[in-house]
Amino acid sequence: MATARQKESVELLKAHGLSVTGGRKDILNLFLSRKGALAHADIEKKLGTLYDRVTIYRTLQSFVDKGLIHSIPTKDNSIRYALCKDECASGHHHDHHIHFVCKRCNHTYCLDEVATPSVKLPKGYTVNQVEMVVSGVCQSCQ
Amino acid sequence: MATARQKESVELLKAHGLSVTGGRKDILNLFLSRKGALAHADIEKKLGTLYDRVTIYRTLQSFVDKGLIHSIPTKDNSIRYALCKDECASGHHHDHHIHFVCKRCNHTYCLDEVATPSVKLPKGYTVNQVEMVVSGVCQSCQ
DNA sequence: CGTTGTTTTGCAACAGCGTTGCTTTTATGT
DNA sequence: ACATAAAAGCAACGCTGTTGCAAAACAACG
Ligand SMILES: [Mn+2]
Ligand SMILES: [Mn+2]
Ligand SMILES: [Zn+2]
Ligand SMILES: [Zn+2]
Repeated sequence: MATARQKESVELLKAHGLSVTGGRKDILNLFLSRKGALAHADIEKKLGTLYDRVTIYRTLQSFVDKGLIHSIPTKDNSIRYALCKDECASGHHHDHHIHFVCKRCNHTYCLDEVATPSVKLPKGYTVNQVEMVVSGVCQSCQ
Repeated sequence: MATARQKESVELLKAHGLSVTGGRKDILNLFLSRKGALAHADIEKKLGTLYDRVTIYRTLQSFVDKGLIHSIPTKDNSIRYALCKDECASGHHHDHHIHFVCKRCNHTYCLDEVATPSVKLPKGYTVNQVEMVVSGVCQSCQ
C-alpha cells in the first residue's frame, strides 16, 4: 500500500513537472490518503516538525501552480486545498465541481459528481470562473 | 444628501438593535454610499485614523450579528462585507443572491437580482447554506 | 437637563498566517 | 561523479484578527 502510493506520488509529481523531494512526496501522500480537503495547519499538524512551515507553504503554492491541487473559498478566511482530478495542468484548472463544508466536523469535501450549475448574469458581465460552496451536515455526521 | 443618509444610518442602526455611535454611523455610511463590498482594510483606509482598528473589527462583527451586513467568501483569503437587503435580522441571514468578483478592478458586487440556483446533492448531505461566487470582468471594466 | 448603569471605544499586547531574502542542502541531467 | 539548477531551512518581517482592561460615550430615566 504505502509503496504503491509512494509510487503514485512520484509519478504524479513528475507528470506535473515537479522535481521529487521528500516534502513533496509526503504532502502529496496526505492528499492521496484522505478524502477531504486540507489546510496548511492540518498538514503542519500531521507532519509534525518534519518540514519547515515555509516549505509547506511553498509546496502548496507549487502544487496549485502546476495543477495538482486547487484551493477552496470559505467564509472563515482559511484556505483549504484538495486534489485536482486529472484534467488540471499548469496554468489551467478545470475544477467544475461544488464543495461541501460540514458544520459539525468542519471537513471540506469535493463533490466531484455534482457540477457547478451554469448561471445567467446580467448583460455586461464576463464570467471566468464559478465557485459554489455548500455548507451543512455531511454523511458521516448525520 | 449627507444629512439624509446620516438619518438613514441612524434608523438602520436602531432598527437592528444597535446603539448609535460615531463609528457605527460612519462605517454604515460607507456601505450605504457604495455599490460594492468592503473589506476591513478598505474601511480603515477610507476613515483614516478616525477609529481604532479594533473598533472597526468589532463594528463589522456586530453588523454581521445583527443582520446589517453579510460576509462574502473569496479565494484570496480576504473577508469582504456587503449590506443586506431588508429581510435579514439578528441571527438569521437570507442572502440568497450570488456574488461577483472582478479580476480587473478587484471589486466585489452583490448581484441581488440573480438568485443562487438550487442544487441537488447526493444522499446523506443536509444543505444549510449555498454560496456562489462568480469571477470575471465587471460591467465597468469591459 | 444631570445622574446612573450599561455599552462601546481605545490602547496594549499577543497569536497566527503568510511572505521574503539569503544561505545551505538536495535533486537532476550529463 | 560533477556541475547546475532547484528546493529547503532559517530568520526576520508585516498583516490580520483577538483579548483584557481602563477610559469614554451612550441610553434611559427621573
Ligand atoms: Mn474540489
Ligand atoms: Mn451579497
Ligand atoms: Zn461532517
Ligand atoms: Zn471591474
